Amino acid sequence: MSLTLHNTLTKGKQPFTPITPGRVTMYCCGVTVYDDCHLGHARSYLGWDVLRRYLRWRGYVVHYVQNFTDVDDKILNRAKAEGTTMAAVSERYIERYFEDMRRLNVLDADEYPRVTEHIGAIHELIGQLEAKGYAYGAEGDVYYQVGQFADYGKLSGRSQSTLEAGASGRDLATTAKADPADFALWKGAKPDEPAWDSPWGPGRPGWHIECSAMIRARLGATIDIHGGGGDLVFPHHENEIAQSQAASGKPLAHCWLHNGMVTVNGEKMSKSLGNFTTIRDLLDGRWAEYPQPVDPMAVRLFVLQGHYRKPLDFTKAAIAAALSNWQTLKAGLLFGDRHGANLGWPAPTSAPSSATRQTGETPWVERFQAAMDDDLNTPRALAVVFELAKGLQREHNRLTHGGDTPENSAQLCQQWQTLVDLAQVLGLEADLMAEEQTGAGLDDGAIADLVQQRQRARQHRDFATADQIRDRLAVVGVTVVDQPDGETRWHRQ
RNA sequence: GGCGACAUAGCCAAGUGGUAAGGCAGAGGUCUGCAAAACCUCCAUUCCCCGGUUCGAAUCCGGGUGUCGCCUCCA
Repeated sequence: MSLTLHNTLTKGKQPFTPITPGRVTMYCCGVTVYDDCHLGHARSYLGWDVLRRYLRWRGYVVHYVQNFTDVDDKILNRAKAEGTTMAAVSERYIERYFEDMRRLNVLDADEYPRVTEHIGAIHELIGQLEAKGYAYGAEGDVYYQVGQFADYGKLSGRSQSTLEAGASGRDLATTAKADPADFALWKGAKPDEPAWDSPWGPGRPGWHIECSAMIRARLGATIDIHGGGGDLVFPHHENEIAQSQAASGKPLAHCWLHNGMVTVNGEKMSKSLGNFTTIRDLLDGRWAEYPQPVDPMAVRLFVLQGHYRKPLDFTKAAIAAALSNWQTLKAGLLFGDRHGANLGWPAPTSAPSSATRQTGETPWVERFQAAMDDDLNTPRALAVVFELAKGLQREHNRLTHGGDTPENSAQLCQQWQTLVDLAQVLGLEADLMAEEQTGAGLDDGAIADLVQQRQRARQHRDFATADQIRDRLAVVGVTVVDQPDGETRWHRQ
């Protein structure tokens, strides 16, 4: 059994074999830091996070690099509008990127290189391309000569003749390019713009060269996995390949992974259309479609319920369903924390984030792994997770509502540990402490008092009062359950 | 116009030649003063349409239709 991944380069699934056995180098295109991250970013980085977690669980040592593009027209425009600097804008949105991703339980990458830290490396790369005849200067700009690179178009599946024919609609009069398909490696500085000195005069890097330069600087000429959104296949990744491979003579990445696009109510979500929703708006209840706070884990679950290469449609109904799904899964994940001690289970062995495999081979684990090995089929993997969670949820409910002690405690313990381990691979983790916050404002004694009062009312058949108390408790997240024997149990939601 | 992806129950979704996983929602029942919760049971003779291959197809081939994406900044 081995991991297979869909490689955009070969347009099919292929077994994953790292260059160095046991080690994986992966790079994913990061954000341009001029605004808050949106649902598309969430989908994308959640996906790569799961890939990274899974590779670790599979026993690989993963070196994961994700860049921040901190030189760009959009950042510049924002800085101008705010009367501040590009660096200040970048810094702010980098910070907010981390806030958003950490809420979604996306693990930090190993390195976050920035364009501004790699100007030297970019110069070096452009210099090499120039020396090898792949680049030419024109009016202070430096362009990549696409016609010189025989493999151009291999990733995105387009021929050079197609590209030229498809250049219609673009205003070519203003560019100094020799060929419409050529693209900028270095852009000459315009007045009043930040610029770096270079052998070609002051200016700044073109859009694609940064990634080529940073990959080489941080990971080497050839990496195992390069990921990004499907919208980056062309031109961004095509151009990265052209730059890197022309310079090194080696393949840039063995496996190219691309995630599907996000839509909202069936419509494309994009910055240019202005219909995008930010991650924090969704989580904080500021999404018009679902104006209530959304548990980040439910978002994670929602994203993982679809395959990473397929389109993902955010709808009100889908988010609502994901929240219900998460309730079920959470009940399973917290089972051991809640009942383990009472059942005499050994101290919690739940694995911290990013840990490698905690459980042995079981049918559950085998099915989970088979699903994930098949191009990260998280929907299928989640079926296994839910089967485990459902069983535990059922036992939890029996314990909570009826006090029945499970007969198969040892087996249950194993199921719980397996569930926690597998869910962790998907980044799905529940926090008992956070759960117990529900009903804050009323301590156990106060709740017990109210339950007592309600019991007395019921005994006097004063159901109006009894129901009033029940409603009051429900508001603070406490559920009361009347037992057949007349006893009343309560628990926090 | 060029390139590509996808079409499975109310919704999300798995399935890649052997007779439709899983979740959500829903229905009925048990329990209950009642409601919520809980528990049990049920919930696609059928996989966009039309042909074809096959003993057998959601799964393969051909042709339609529809939706979406990329080709320009975008994860």
